Amino acid sequence: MTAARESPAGRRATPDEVAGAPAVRRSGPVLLSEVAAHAGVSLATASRVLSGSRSVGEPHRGRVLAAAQELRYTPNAQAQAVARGASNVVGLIIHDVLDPYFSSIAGGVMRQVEERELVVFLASTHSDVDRELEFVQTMRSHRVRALIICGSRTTDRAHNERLAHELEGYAAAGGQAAVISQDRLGTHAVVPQNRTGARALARELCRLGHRRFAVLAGPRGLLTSRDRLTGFREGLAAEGIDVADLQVLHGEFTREGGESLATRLIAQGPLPTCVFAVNDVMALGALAGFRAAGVRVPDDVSLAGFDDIAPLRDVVPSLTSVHLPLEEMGARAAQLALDTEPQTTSQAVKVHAEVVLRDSTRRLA
Amino acid sequence: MTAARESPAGRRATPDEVAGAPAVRRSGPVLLSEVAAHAGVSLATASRVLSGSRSVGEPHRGRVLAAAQELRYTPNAQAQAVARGASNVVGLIIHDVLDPYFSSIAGGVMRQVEERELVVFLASTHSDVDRELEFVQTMRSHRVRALIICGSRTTDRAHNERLAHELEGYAAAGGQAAVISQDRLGTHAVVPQNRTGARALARELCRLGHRRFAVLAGPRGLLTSRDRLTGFREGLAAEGIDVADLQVLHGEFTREGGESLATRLIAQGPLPTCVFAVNDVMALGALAGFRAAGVRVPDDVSLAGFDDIAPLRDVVPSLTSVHLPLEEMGARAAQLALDTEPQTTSQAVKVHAEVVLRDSTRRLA
DNA sequence: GACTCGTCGGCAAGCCCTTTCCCATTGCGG
DNA sequence: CCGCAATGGGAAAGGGCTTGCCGACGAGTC
Repeated sequence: MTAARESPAGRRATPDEVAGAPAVRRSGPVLLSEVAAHAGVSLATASRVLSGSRSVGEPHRGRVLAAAQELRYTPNAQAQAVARGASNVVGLIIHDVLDPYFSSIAGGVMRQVEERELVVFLASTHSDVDRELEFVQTMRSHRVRALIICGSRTTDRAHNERLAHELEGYAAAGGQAAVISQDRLGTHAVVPQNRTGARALARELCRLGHRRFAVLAGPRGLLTSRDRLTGFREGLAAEGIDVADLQVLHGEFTREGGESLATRLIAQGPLPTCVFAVNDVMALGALAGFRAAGVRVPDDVSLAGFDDIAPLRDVVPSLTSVHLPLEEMGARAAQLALDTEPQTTSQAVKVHAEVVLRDSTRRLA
Repeated sequence: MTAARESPAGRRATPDEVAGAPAVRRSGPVLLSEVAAHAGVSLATASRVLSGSRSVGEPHRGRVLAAAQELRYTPNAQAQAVARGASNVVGLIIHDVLDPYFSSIAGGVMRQVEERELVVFLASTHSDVDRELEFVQTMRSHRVRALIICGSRTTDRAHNERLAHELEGYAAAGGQAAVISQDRLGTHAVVPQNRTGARALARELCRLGHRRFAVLAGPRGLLTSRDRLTGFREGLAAEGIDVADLQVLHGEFTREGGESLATRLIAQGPLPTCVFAVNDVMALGALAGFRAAGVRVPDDVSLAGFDDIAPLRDVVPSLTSVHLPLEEMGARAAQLALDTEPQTTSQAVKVHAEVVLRDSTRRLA
């Protein structure tokens, strides 16, 4: 820190050029004032030329541009943000870049952000709610102009309130936020039709002749998991299946979670004819678990997931899932946060979920 | 812009509280000066308490903390960065978040960044070299304290020079950079042993009895592709195979690229016994292409990739590949950029690549 | 030729913080 | 009981940039 402080001082003391050593750069970035001096104009003029905020007469204009180029001037975006009172960065909070669900969403967000020539701050919570809260703070402190959170709503009231509170603080400070997969937070929201999708899936599976199901669900506290489970139950009930003895196993929302649940399911005795994993990452884990135990999909058991994540394309058997336009969801959230006037009442976008039957679910004789 | 400007002015004019409406927050963030005023101390004292830069006596200390909490003060990170002359953000430039190769590396970087309580700026170039250059500029203008670039070195001399030039500018301005998969840029570098890895792969494949190969390579200009191809050739030669009639097809470094190359390969006539796709994403595409054409892997043709990306775990047949510790590479790059003293001579870390034989490559009778 | 515009440069006052001085306390040994 | 260091508080000078305002100057009008 002291070093950082001393460097400008030392810099100024250094002669511009050491004789004989050509183009010896002093340390530290080039300042606008240096460009102005080099071009022989005032700071204001240099600033105006470079930011194009007002027209500047040709002789000066050219000189400033030349000087900037020669000195390799790069404006200090932080200082600009402070002076202008507005930054051009967007915050994005997800659980984990490594999870294809989140990276797809991130991809959608990125594309929108790039189109607008903004930059994104990426933070990953690794499913830790406290870090989520913390990151909202961080983003707020960086004065991001828009904040996109792709988390998972929990049933933890206290946490939800704190999050809503943080977001309200962020909004009060002038920021725009959009949340994916959550709602009732007073922000824009992009929410997939988890329940409807799961219901439709249940119907399709029943139409294939399945009657005995098991569900590999996520943590009890996660609303996404709960909604899908509820929808699935509803769908089964609508097909006249007794939901009371539906096997439901709860585990982590990860590949390992799915794998261990599959193992547990196998250990519990006779398999149902069809297993629904509430998300694809778990479904992939389950697939691995089944395979390891010698249980064949779909011959011994049918398997369906939810989300239709990208890696599904290369899995054999191809996995039945409920398709969610993940990239689009990210893009939509970004649009909501970036294109809506602040102070507008927040919008909630419902995202359609569509069942895609593939080879992992077979028709029963 | 004008609006942004006027808001502080408007803010100040607004009465603190509209009678009757409790806790009506004025728009815009809370300032340190307001906290100080609220606590009845000077700006300096408030700053010292909140940043802990110097000890402050208890009565004041408590009051400041209370005021900050009550007002929901969030420091302006941008202003702090300007004032301190050092930011706590790290830049990360990759090709595409959606590509598992890059997201794994990003994951490794993120973890290191999080440990140090920093934030990351993420930019994706979508393989556009000009955008890469542009982003280095952007990152530089944001004064990121460290910059990690995970690109692909091309044979385009002009571009390499421009990149090196940019990076030199960045370094001159006091930043630390680390580059993954590239070198000779005057920065720290993390470079996988592409050539050695491919050579070892060739040897293993030969040991399985294969003699006739095809290579699905990336764009001609990409050094990564070229190195792997070279290594593969060397490996074959070492096993006494005539490299002259090795079929090499060039395409995009993507799934679609791999798929269309596989199709082309099939169209070209009799298949070799083994195909090497220079990266896994292409290999997955090729697998799909083969499957679509009714060519069975590994019965009709063996297939091997490179990188050992995460989604490979769920592919059937499991894909032979050359394992690269992707997350670790990201982490290592982050460490180099973050933990090395500036002005130190740049280090180059070689990353070991290890052949992993799986089911997609079969032993010939 | 006096007048009004409109254009363009520069001064200086911001933006929100941090940090350097400097002064007023206080506590302590001599 | 005095001088000393150590401590803690504040005013103010930055950090790098933007922009409101004023004044200068040239071009157009009557």
